[in-house]
Amino acid sequence: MGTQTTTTSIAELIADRIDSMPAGERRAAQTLVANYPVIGLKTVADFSQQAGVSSPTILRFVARLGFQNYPEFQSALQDELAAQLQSPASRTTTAPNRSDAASPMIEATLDNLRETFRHLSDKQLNEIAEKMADHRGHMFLIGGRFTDPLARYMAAHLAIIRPNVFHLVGQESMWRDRLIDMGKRDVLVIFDIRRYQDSLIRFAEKAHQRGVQIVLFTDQWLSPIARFARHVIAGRTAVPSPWDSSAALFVVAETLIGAVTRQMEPDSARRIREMEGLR
Amino acid sequence: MGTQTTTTSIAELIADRIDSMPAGERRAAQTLVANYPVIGLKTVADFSQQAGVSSPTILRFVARLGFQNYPEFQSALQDELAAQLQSPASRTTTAPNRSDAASPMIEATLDNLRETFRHLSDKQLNEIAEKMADHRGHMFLIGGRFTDPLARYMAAHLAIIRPNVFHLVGQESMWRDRLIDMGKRDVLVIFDIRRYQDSLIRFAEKAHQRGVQIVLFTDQWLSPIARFARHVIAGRTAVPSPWDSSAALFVVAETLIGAVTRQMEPDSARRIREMEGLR
DNA sequence: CCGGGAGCGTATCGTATGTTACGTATTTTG
DNA sequence: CAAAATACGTAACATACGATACGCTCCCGG
Repeated sequence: MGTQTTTTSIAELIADRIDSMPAGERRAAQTLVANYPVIGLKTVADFSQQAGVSSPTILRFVARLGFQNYPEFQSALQDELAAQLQSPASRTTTAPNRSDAASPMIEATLDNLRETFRHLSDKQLNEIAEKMADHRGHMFLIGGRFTDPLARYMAAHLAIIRPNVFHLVGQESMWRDRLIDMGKRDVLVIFDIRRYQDSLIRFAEKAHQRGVQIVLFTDQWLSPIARFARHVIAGRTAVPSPWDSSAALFVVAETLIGAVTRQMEPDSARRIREMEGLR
Repeated sequence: MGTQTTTTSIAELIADRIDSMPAGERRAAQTLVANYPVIGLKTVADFSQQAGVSSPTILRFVARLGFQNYPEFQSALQDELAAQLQSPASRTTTAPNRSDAASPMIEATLDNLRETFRHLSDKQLNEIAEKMADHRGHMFLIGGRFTDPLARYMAAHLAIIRPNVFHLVGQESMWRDRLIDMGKRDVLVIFDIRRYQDSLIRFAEKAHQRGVQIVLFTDQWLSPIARFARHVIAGRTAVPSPWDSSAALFVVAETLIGAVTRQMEPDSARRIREMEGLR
C-alpha cells in the first residue's frame, strides 16, 4: 500500500534536474516528457533514435536520474503507470474540499467501481449469469473471513429465484464433506481477497478436480484460486483505510443477481409468487 | 508509425477469444485483463510468474492473439497506451451496450452512492463512528432477510478492533433473550430496508425501551424503526433490477468501519497485532 | 482398457538488448 | 590561444531475454 508515497514522479524528477544536464541528455529528457511515458518503455535503441542521440547518452541520462540501470528505470515507469491507471484521478468532484475523512473514502470507492467495471466485459458478465441461471446442477457459495457475507448476500437472493442454491457455512471439514455431492454440472462461487485463505484454496482445488465450475470473486492481484476458476472477476479493493474494500465485488454481485433474475424470467417471477403463497 | 494497430483493442480481442483458449492461456488472459496493461509491458518471465504459468504458455497466448512475437505484442500495447493517454476523452472504452443491463445498473449504483453521501453529513458520520468506538458498552448488530450479511460484514471487522461486538443470529426468540443484557451504554446497529420486517421492528422497540442506542441503516423511505433510532442512515436503493440495491448502505458501512478504526488508533493497531499473535 | 492427440512445462539455443571501453569532437579555462 | 576537461558517439562485449525443440501428462474417443 505504501507505494503511493511522496516519491516524486519521474516527470518531476526530470523537471528538477533538466537544467543541470548536458545538451544530449537534455534532448533525451525533452523527448521523454513529450512522449511520456511510452517512449521510456521501449528499448534503449528506440529511445535514442527518437531523441536523435546515441544509446550511451540515454543510459547516462537515466543514470543521472539516479537509476542503477535501464531496466530499473523502466520498472519505475511501469509502477508509476500502474498506480496512475488504478485511480483515474476523480477530478470532476464539485466541492470535495471538506476537511474530513469520508470524502477520500467515497471517492476512492467510486473510482474502484468504475475501474472494476471497465475491466469487465458485458459478454463475460452475461456468460457468468447464464451459468448461474442453469439450475440443472447445484450451486454452492462460499467466502473468506471478510467476504463470506458477500457469498451469503448473493445466496440469499439466488436461492429465491432458482432451486439448489447452497451457502457453505461452518468449519472447513463441513464443506469438504459436501464435495461428495459436487460434479461437472455444478457451480461453485468463491469470494477470496487477500490475504488469501489456505482453506479456500484447498477446497477450490478439490472441487476443481471433481469438475466443478468455479466462479471466483477476487482482487486485482488474483487469488491463487484463479488457477482453478472457469470465470474470474477481479475487483479493485484499494481505499484510504486500514481495510480493503469489498464494495466493488459487492456491486458486481448485485449486478449478477439482477442479470440472473432477468435471464430466468418468467420462471423466477412464478417462483417468487409461489413462494409468497407459502408464507 | 506504419503499424496502426488493429482497430479492435487488445482487451476486446482477448474477450473474444478467451473461450477458445486452453486453461493455461486463459489464466494468462485473466491476469493480463486484471492488471491491464502494465503486466504485458514487463518481460515474459514476469508475466508468466504473475500468471502462475510457464514462459512458453505466455508466448503461445500472444501467438493466439495473432501476434508474430512478443515484442510485436508489446508494441501494440504501447501504441494503444499512447493513444489512450493522448486523448483522455476516449476513456469510456469497451462497452458498446447492447440491450444488456450491466451499464444502467452500474450507473444507477454510482448515482445512488453520490446521492446517499450527499445527504449524509460528515458530522453525523463522525458522531456515529464515535459512538461505535466507545467500547465501554456492548455492540450488537442485526439485519433483515437480505441485509443481514451487511451486519455480518460490519461485525466481522469491528469485532477485530474493539471488544464486545456481537452479531445476532438465529431465531427471533434468540435475540430477544439477549435483550436482558442490553442497557443505556450499549449500541444496536440494525439494517432494515423494505419490505421492513416486523420481527426487527418489535425487537428495536423493546431495545429502545431499555435505553439502547440504535443506529439504523435503512432506505430512503425509512423503516418504522427510525422512530426509535438515535442515528438514521438513509441509503438510496433504486436500481434497474427486480431487486433493491444495498450497495450504498454497504459503502456507508465500510466508511464507518474505516472511521472507527482510525478513531481507535493506536488501540486498534495494538489489538490487531495481539490478535495475530494468537494464531 | 487402450491408443492418439492436445496441452503444458523443462531445458536449450540464438539473438536482441543493455552495457562498457575507448577515441574523437566540443567546450571551457588559464 | 592553447591545453585540459567534459561530452558524445562508435564499436565490441556480455547478459538476459524471447524462441524452440522435446518429452511428459492428462483427457478424450474408440
